Amino acid sequence: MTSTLGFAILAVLARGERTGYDIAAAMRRPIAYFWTAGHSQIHAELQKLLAAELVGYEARQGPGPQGKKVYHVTPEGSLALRAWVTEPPRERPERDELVLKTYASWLADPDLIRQMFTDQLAVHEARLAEYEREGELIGEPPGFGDPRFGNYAALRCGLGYERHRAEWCRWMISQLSARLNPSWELAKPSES
Amino acid sequence: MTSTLGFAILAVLARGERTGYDIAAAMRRPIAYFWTAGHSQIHAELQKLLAAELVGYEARQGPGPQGKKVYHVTPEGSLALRAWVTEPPRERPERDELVLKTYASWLADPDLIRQMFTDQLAVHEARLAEYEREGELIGEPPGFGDPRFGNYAALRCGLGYERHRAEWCRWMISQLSARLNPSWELAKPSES
DNA sequence: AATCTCATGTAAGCTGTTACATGATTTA
DNA sequence: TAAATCATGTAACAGCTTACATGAGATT
Repeated sequence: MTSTLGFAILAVLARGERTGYDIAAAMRRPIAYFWTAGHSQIHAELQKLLAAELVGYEARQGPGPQGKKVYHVTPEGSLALRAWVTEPPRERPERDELVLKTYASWLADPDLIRQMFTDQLAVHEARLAEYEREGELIGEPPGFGDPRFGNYAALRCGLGYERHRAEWCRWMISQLSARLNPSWELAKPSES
Repeated sequence: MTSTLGFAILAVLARGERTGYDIAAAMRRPIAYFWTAGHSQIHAELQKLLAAELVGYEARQGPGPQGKKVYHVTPEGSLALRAWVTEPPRERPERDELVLKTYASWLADPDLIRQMFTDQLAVHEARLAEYEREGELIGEPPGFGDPRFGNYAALRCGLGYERHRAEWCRWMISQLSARLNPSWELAKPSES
């Protein structure tokens, strides 16, 4: 009934009360490395969660025309979240534009494709470095019951994903270089 | 202007003329491992591509109330596709329900989570085995200009992705087992 | 005769993005 | 006093899913 976004919000609120603005700020860059949402989406969803009584709020004075609302998870919300967590994830179809481009890459200029993958590799290497820094901040694996276990486990997935991506980019670049410069192989006398 | 789906369709048609039904059949299970679409979406998009003169069709007699339409890429369509391929991919935000669940997993019963990851691991291992079989069918790397290069490169991405996923699942399961059974470590006298 | 596959389309609804709209509080 | 940040919402649109609708040809 409640959408995945609703549970994403509950997952954030389960770590402590927040305003809609706070949640939106957290989800602007992906929460758990793999979920984003805009503020307009979040305010709308909070109203649905409120109607379903999975969250409540306390009005406080603050900036803005309407003051601010500090949201928290209700006992029902906590139950719903707990139940959702262990339900098998409904798989939403993967859609990846870069792989689609790759599928059609045989039509295009290999030089331009190599450039595209070089750029892409830089993105993944930068993210990888960032994730590794975040990993060092967490330090040793937190235990269950500790919210930071969630962060840590999600980070692990992010690290693996970026490594896989970077590796694929490097493979593509090597393929493209090898084909573009067949002389490269001959210029190196060390290879069999 | 044309949507990504439009280019996905062009990428399929670039390999040979197809009916809308054929394209839908191909995209029901992900094309290039990372793009899906339903038939209703495809018929609608084909009409847009037709209006933009990126594809054309030949009406032929066949089953169904309206006969069948065999689509092909026009020269303009081919140019548009070629140009799109090397444009930097606009990154659509990653959304992954399993990682989101993981982020909230500290709230739930570790036993149930371990089960969820065991199931998930089986899915990835099955896909991995399937992809490996497909890789053997392709044989040695096709060269540029060969449409099969696209398939091969996309398959490489799929393989890497499934391996990364399977590895992460295994890591999660090991984390959960270690925490659930602290006696496990003590029962094995070989470890330091 | 019934069922499956081939074949094309429309409509309703949900999710997500972008733009519009307002205004108080804090900082430079 | 000007700008950035905090704060909440609405509206229009694009993309995708699900259900509805029809019917010919091939197979069982």
